[in-house]
Amino acid sequence: AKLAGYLCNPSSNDYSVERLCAEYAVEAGGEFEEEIYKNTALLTGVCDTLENRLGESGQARVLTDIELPLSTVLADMEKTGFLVNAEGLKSLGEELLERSNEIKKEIYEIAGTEFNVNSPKQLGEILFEKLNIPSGKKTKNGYSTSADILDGLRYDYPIVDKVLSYRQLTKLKSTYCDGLLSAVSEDGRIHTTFNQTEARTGRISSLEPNLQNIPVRTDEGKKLREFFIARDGYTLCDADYSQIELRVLASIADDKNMIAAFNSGVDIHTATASEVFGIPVDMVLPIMRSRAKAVNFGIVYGIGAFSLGKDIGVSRKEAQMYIDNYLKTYNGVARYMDNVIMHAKENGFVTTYFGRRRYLPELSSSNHMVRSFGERVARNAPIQGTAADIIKIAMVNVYNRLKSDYPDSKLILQIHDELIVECPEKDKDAVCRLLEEEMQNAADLKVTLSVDAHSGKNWLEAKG
DNA sequence: CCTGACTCGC
DNA sequence: ATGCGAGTCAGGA
Repeated sequence: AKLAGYLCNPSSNDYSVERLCAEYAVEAGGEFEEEIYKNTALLTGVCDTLENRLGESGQARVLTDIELPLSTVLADMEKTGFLVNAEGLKSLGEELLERSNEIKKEIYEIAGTEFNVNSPKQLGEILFEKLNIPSGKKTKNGYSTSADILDGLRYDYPIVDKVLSYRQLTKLKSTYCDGLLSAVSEDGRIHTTFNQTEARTGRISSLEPNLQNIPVRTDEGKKLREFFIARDGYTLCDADYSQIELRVLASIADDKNMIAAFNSGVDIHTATASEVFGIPVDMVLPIMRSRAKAVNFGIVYGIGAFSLGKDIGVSRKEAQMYIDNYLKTYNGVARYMDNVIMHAKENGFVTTYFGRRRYLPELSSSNHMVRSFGERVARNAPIQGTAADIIKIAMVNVYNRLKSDYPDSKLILQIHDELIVECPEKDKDAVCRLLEEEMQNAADLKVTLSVDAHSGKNWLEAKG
């Protein structure tokens, strides 16, 4: 009933039977001697109603073919858990604490006073008032001290550089070393909880602890992944989709140029730069690729010229030019973006390739900001949601094949476009091939899905 | 106990 | 004024 309620309205935050009965006007008729009989009648009634609603909205198979089988897979993944090297986490935590304390002292020296560096309020006063560092006043309570503001100042002001380092180290220590250590069970493994009814696009989320946001971007953060390991005699296989959201976009927008770009085998951001700037692939400079990449990401999120400009450090005008050229190059995408909003305004919802819905009451708001948000969501939700559907289908298929062919191998984690399996060492190559095959074949799109799989004794190594 | 600010992931 | 999440800390109710 909970999963059916989620599909009927993924924007709700309460799928209790009480709440579902109220929302779908289900009442239990007649007299009941005991509470449990009444509750059973209510549950039966609300299931019937939800099933009808799903049939009417074309989501019956999303429930029966995706979410219900997936719930078994997720339960198994939670129960299995991910083995960690707790000793390693502990000693890294101690090292980080020492280093952050050193940096904290240096910050106090430059500031000429001791204060709580973790307090944005106190930090803002020190940096922008006491030390007169130029600021952009931003938040409603005072100065913004966020990384994108401080980044521009770090080379001119050593204290700013130290604050950023301090933040990085304390984040790793408190959220990851301490946070993960406190979540290690008696079996030495971390058992996350997957929430299947939280994300409005159809993604799953991970909590207590969140294993979907373990650091990977910085060298400092990457070290943590060495502590996520396979048990003795076993190996980790890690497989991830390459550019799944852009491939989904190319396919559902039926954009001939973007499809051709993917089929050419050239890196998609380089191919995009080549198209947008009208130059051969081998003339694309790193800066061009990086801007094309930012536009590719921005398009998926429904970005505007203002934010894109800020993101890549160019004027709003120049950013608008990039977007215009992009939409001229990929005119199927431009057409799709217009159509999806038109459809959403007419019907009040958008759908994924597999029929998952998201309702968008924001589109009829009189508030321009709310309405614009609704339009960005209308552009993004079918893309993000279709990618979520695809990996869910892959997970069910991988699970079933592992169960029958490699029963000692277990799916242990999903991170939106990535799956991790713990398998006997001898099976690692076969399991990598199995992952690639099932992930690639989870959906038949107009662009082939590309998957890379690697294996290793720890997560960092298995990333390849 | 809640909200805002911040930072981590895709 | 770029989509979807979660955890930690500060600060105030």
